[in-house]
Amino acid sequence: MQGKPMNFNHVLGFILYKTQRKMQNTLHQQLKEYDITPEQWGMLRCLAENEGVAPTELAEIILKDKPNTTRITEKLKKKGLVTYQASITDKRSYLIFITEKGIQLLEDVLPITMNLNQQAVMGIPQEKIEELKSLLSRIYHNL
Amino acid sequence: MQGKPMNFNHVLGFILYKTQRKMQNTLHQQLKEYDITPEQWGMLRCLAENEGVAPTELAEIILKDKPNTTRITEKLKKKGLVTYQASITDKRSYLIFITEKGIQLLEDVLPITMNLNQQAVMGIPQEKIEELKSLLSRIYHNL
DNA sequence: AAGAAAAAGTTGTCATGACAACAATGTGAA
DNA sequence: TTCACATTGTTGTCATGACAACTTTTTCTT
Repeated sequence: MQGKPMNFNHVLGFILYKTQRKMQNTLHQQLKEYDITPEQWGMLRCLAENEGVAPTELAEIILKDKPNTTRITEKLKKKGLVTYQASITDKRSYLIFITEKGIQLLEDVLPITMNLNQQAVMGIPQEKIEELKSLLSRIYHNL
Repeated sequence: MQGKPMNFNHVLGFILYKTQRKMQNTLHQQLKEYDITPEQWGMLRCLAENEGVAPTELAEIILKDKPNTTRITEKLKKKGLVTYQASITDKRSYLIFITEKGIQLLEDVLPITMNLNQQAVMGIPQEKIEELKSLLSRIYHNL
């Protein structure tokens, strides 16, 4: 027995897709004036929370692959938001640090990201939001 | 008053991002043997539900912009999964139809997509899934 | 009817994601 | 110690997404 496929608009994957993209796109537009993309901002946030990580470690934290991690941190370095420091224990590697300028940018941008989050969950009770996060994480781990 | 930013792992946007990507990536791998990407598959599904739509209309349905819609349908056309038909009323436009081959592909792939969905929501009661979809849609419309 | 404005599709650019392949370096087993 | 193997980071390719600019055609205004 093979169930009839439901209308594509009601497929979980599509709802997930469109919501994620809308959220990222909204952030993208609001971050434009700071010359930073949502991905770069996320990377920077991770680097604020994890000082002096190596690319591989950073990639695991932010769930991007290594090539993309390298490319994004490279852009951050060009913008002076992070600096590299050679690793003492491994000649192949290096450590990435957020700079003062990077920290300042995160502070400047904080209201935007907080407002976006508030707007996104407007009218949804806190416990529903927690449940939403929990369900999404459950799906993540199911796969 | 400015709240302290929570750990990035607990930011809704990041949870949404990583779950969406995981789901799409899983589908991506399982569709490989059919030489089709998740986006192309989604497009094809839309075309199965909406016969003879123009690119602009299709773009609105699938929530992609027009350039991307054009490029993806172009790939589908090259693979013989859709055909174009000149529009009678508008010389600028054309209509897109799914072919027999396209319909067959969707049928072949149906078990994969259904299994993926089942696996994703494993252990989550149906009403929670509906609530999840509803909350995601709510966020979408909030933005 | 004529010109301006809007709409449809296309092309080009940059950023990201998935992925394969590669060079340089480290590690571990014999 | 030495050599196979693993690890680290990089480069290249293709698909997608956001976006701007452009051509052709249609529509609207006057």
